[in-house]
Amino acid sequence: MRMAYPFSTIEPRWQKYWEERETFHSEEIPTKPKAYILDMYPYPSGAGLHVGHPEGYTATDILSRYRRMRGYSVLHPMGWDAFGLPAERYAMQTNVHPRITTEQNIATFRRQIRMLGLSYDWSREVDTTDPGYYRWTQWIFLRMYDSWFDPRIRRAAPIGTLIGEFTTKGSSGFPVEDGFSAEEWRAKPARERQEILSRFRLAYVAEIPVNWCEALGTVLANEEVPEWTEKGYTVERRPMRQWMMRITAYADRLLEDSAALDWPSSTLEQQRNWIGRSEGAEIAFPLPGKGAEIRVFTTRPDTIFGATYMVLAPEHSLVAGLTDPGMRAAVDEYRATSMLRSDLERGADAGKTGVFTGGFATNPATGKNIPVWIADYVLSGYGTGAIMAVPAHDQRDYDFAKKFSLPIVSVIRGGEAVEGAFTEEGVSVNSSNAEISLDGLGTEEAKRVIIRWLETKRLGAAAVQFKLRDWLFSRQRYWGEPIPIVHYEDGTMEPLPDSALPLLLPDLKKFQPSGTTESPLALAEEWVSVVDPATGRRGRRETNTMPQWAGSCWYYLRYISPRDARSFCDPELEKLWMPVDLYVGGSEHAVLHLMYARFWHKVLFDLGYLSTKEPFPKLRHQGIILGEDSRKMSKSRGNVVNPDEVVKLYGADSLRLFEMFMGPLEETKPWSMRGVEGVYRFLNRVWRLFITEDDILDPRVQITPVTSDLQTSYHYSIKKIGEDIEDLKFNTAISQMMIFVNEVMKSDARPRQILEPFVLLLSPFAPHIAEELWRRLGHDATLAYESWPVYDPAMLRRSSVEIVVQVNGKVRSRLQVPSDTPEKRLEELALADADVLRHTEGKDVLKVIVVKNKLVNLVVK
RNA sequence: GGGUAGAUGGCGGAAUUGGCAGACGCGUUGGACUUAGGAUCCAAUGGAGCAAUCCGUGGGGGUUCAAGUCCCCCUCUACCCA
Repeated sequence: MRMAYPFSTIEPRWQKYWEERETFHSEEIPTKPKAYILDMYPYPSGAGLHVGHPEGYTATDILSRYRRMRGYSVLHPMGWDAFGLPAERYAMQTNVHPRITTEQNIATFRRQIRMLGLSYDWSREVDTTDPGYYRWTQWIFLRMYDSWFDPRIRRAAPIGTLIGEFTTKGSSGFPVEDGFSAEEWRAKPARERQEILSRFRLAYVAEIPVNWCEALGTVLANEEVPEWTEKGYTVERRPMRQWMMRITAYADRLLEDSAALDWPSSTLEQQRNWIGRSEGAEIAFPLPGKGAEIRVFTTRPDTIFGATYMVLAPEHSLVAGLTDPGMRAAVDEYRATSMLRSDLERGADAGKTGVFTGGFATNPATGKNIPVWIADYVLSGYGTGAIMAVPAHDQRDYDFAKKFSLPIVSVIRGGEAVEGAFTEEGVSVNSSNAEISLDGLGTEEAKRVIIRWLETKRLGAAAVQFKLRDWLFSRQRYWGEPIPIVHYEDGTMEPLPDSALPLLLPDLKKFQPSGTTESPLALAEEWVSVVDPATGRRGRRETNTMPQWAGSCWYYLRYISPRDARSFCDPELEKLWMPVDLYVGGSEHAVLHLMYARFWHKVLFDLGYLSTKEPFPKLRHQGIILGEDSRKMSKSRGNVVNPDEVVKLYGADSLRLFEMFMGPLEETKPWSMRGVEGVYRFLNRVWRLFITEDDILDPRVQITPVTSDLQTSYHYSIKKIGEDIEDLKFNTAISQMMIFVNEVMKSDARPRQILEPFVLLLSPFAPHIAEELWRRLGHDATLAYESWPVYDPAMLRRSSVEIVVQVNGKVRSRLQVPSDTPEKRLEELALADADVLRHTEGKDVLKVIVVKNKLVNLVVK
């Protein structure tokens, strides 16, 4: 019986070697061309590593190892996104401190990741829950708090510059509702000044409607709502004071700069949709007799003549003033029910519910008074919270008009003939008044004309609208970064000085909800109450914590100078290492993480802390790995594959190799234990190429003449494997290694001059077995920094090639000829070929196509 | 409804500028070695046919000497967004 190769002794041995020698410790300052190769760091869950994790990690590991061998200074770090709800939930049930669970989970993840032989520089490991790390998360938060976005230069600037302008010039030139002079500003009480500044800060507090779940004692993100309502929890819309990040200020730049990113097109598209830039007009509809107006945003101002009614969000501030006394009860009831509905629900049955307020507004184009309704498919947070309804040309408005028997007036030619709304562009009709006519104009032209008219009448203007909302930044949770702000009894708030960071989480004994809308931190009385040492004022700490995204917004920067106590990221090193050359992670982060990280990066860039405007110029996703049954892996289906198990049975090298051999990196693909066995067999064949059954180096492994075909195959392998690694096409690189090994196996010779470099080609994929063979070939040191083999282009040419001969496009014969046989000669040979003659006999050869070294096609009739 | 990516043997997947469809692996079949084989090695393996040959890349058209690849129309699947 043949022994399988001893992976279970080899693998731990080399892992120990790499660790003890710090083989993958990267230089602090790159001395060679640099490559920053980054994985999305994991949330260390209690479930441990999943076979999905090693897919991306192996891909970046192969590239990292390859780059080192190609003479690059490589930065390849790993860390932990360790704040998060699961550890806190567990603490609520068991009172085990999240710190303890988190440490245990990290230990498991670290052990499992190390077991895969990934070449991380562990000295750079970061943990978002480490005070030495979140000190800087808090520090960045304070920079956001201390900054505003100056639209004139389209950049963030310190808030001091804005205060300076207010102090010297007042509010002129700024969109402040109640404008003020410099003197008035200076005379304002601190609290009022603070309130005005909060409308500009990048991190600010606002009263906004959120999804509040009383039973859970927390605010839920929109996408979390269905999960909990299905379980019977009540989630209500409730205005609450929340920390927000003014990401909307960066909407344009996030959009513009995305054009230059080498990212999957689907991800770019998702970001574009999320930002949702649309061009249109903002139009005022006067409220007769009220001295007020309803402002709406529309992308189709050309259809204004078809606006037969208006709809306000139930929360709109004008609703109360518009509502006719007779309608008040119905309106109030409707407002109360819509409060309980999520944005998702409200959008889902758009056009189906609503209430007439009894009030009217004037359509500025037609001059007619049109009814004003409220309906919750209009969201207060989007646009102006009000719409002009054009039922003939908008499906939701159409449904609504049908349901409530409101008039439908078609203003685009072809509209009348259509069942339902005609939402296409077209030629305007029925669209004129005494001053202006859109009739006969195409949509684009009509938009321009009507906007110009509205502008001259001071009733509207061209406007750009974004779907992107400001980022809800506070969470009513314990296990997150405390927000370093103190609220004083006089109603003002103040940031902690940088010197007071990190603001540590207090130790809690119990992890129950606070019973109010605050986080469990509110229960830590001693921690919460503060006295300002300078003035003696009493205050309370902010009890909200940051969302999990916060730590992951900048971890890639911390890796650059992970223990730096002076700055979040050393500016000199940042210039040398950034940007990230390749970022690999799951597509589930296509929008949020990647958008938030880009946003923080741009702010830090604006403030002069960074040299690059984008963090991740090149991004790739790894696909999802399904169970053997081609369904999503899940405990309940019993199809979860545990990496520990695979490593135990076949070794880490086989796991790595199979994960890469399954198919293209980004594709969704099913797991297959048989497939693992296949690559395991391949590694055994490689082993036997070098090592005999007596466990010694095969004496045949020596310099010996190599046939020209094998020579060609060897050089082609170097070319193919190198190019495929560069393109992240690991599956075809592995198949080329298999082809090469099969060819060597066929002969009895073991030519050392090609087998030894082959070990180097294999090493990024299966580093343990490669190191072991390298050692047994007589080398003392690791192969991690050996030069990648070089191929000779002249050796890629085979001495003879097979030429396919087709007659009318069908293969009829094959010719074995010397490489580069001239076209003329190929034609002669083809025409004389016996098999070909059988198909050309008695016919005329009309045309001969010859492709050198490939084929001859005879067109006959 | 919108966006993006796809559809190739029994399965995972390969296929430069359009140039031998099915590389490589799994599985299957036959054989060798063996007390044994679920190890290893050798051979075969898209379908039909004794064969010549014909048919084959989701479906239908088209361009071309030549189409998985380019163009038009359609169907279905996955993911994301509403």
